[in-house]
Amino acid sequence: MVGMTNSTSLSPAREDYLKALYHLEGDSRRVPTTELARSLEVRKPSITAMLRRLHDDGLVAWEPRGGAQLTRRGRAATMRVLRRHRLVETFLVEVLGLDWSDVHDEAEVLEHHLSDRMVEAIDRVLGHPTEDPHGSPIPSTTGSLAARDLVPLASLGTGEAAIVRKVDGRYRKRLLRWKELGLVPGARLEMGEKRDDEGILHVRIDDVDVLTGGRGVEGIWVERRAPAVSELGP
Amino acid sequence: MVGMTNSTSLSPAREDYLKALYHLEGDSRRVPTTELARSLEVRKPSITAMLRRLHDDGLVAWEPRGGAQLTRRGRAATMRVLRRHRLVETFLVEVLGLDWSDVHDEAEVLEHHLSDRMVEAIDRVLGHPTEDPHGSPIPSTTGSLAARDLVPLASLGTGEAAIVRKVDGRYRKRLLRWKELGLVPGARLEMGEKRDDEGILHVRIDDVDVLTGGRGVEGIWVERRAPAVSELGP
DNA sequence: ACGTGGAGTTAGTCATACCTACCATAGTTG
DNA sequence: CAACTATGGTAGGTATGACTAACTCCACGT
Repeated sequence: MVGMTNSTSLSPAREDYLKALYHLEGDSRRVPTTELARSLEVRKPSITAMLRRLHDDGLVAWEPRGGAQLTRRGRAATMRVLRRHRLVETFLVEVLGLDWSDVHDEAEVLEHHLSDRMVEAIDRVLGHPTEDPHGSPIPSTTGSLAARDLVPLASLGTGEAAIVRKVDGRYRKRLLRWKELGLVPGARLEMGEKRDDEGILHVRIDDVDVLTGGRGVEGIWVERRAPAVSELGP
Repeated sequence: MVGMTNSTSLSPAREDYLKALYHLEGDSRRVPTTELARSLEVRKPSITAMLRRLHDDGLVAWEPRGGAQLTRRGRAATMRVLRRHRLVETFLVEVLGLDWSDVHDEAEVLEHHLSDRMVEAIDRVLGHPTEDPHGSPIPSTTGSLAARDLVPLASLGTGEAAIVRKVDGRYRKRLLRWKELGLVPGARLEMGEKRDDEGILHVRIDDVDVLTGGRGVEGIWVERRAPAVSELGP
């Protein structure tokens, strides 16, 4: 029983599969085995085996060669993991003073080993936050998630203004660069010149012009807003 | 790699065996298989198998039928676990506001899953404490442990005065009762009348006389001190 | 219609950490 | 001294969750 962890007690491996599925299925598509294998860095037969187990548990809809999708129960279980993960990240930054760009890996481990009692204590100490340090919404105890209307930064047209709402926490190096550039949740920016053919774009943050390859901002999600006043001149 | 945890990365099971061995061997004796089995609530063949693995790892001195004992390296590894455990307990009480009597089980899980970076962050936030909430000393980063001269409460003679220094955190119910009685680390007390034949003893705490069976104070460790002044009258 | 390549599965291993059933050694006692 | 008992081991089995090797399925191109 070494792996025993939280109330409903799925193994860490099972929880990781559910999370991967959640992130990959996006707006309700069936996720192919190979994609899960790539995302989890595990060989394909391992995926097949685990999907069968999760199917038997009633957490995932799956048939041989048919792809996989979370069931209602699977989605609920995923929300519990996500809540733990995001509360832990917030906690590590706010209370333990760890760096924004460091906390993802820690949370990746801890999310599987916190009791409900601890999670709620953390939530209480933090004052029931609604977003984690990367800007992702924290699911409620009931598993509901605040819906938002986010688009990838690179999809903005020249002159469009937006607020950074979420950055992908998975890649430490990128996080560090973004942080230097001021590309953090809450930052206001405006898209400058785009050269789609070359994959190069200019972004204005706090009146500083930043040049970057489109690849370099993959994982930054923004919310569109009315363009800056200066752009509306006579 | 699901079980991957902290820097040196022993599995949770291995760390639990080391801890049990540490607690049982006391002042350097060889611990029999059966005792470990009882303490870990695991069958004897599992103990034999694990001792062999730990022996192969160079953490435990063991030969068939010879009992087991931590090596120097095993002891060092144990100190790292103990440090994590006790810092976590302190943290749960001081920062998360969990109850004194609740934290042991949480810490039992978390001690296996905290990175060095997190442990040191916790240590920093707590201001480098030297004792956990149950009064046990917290090993330093180098693995050294403050030595103290503790005796079981029940070993005091009538009239002897002492300070509670440590309570065994493993049994929630006892902890709760001790807490009610004021038998917490730091409490000053004096042994009253003892009836060893009946296993009954009286303890005076804050001038209140508490009657208890000797069994009921197993796990309370005290430091002897000069008897109270009132006892030295003309 | 047919062959090929990639996606997905089956089959069989391995490591960890547990278990039960049974065997061996040794120490105490009639 | 033989028998009984406690202690400690061996053998063999289970569950997870990963792996490689090898097969099947099917869509697509010719």
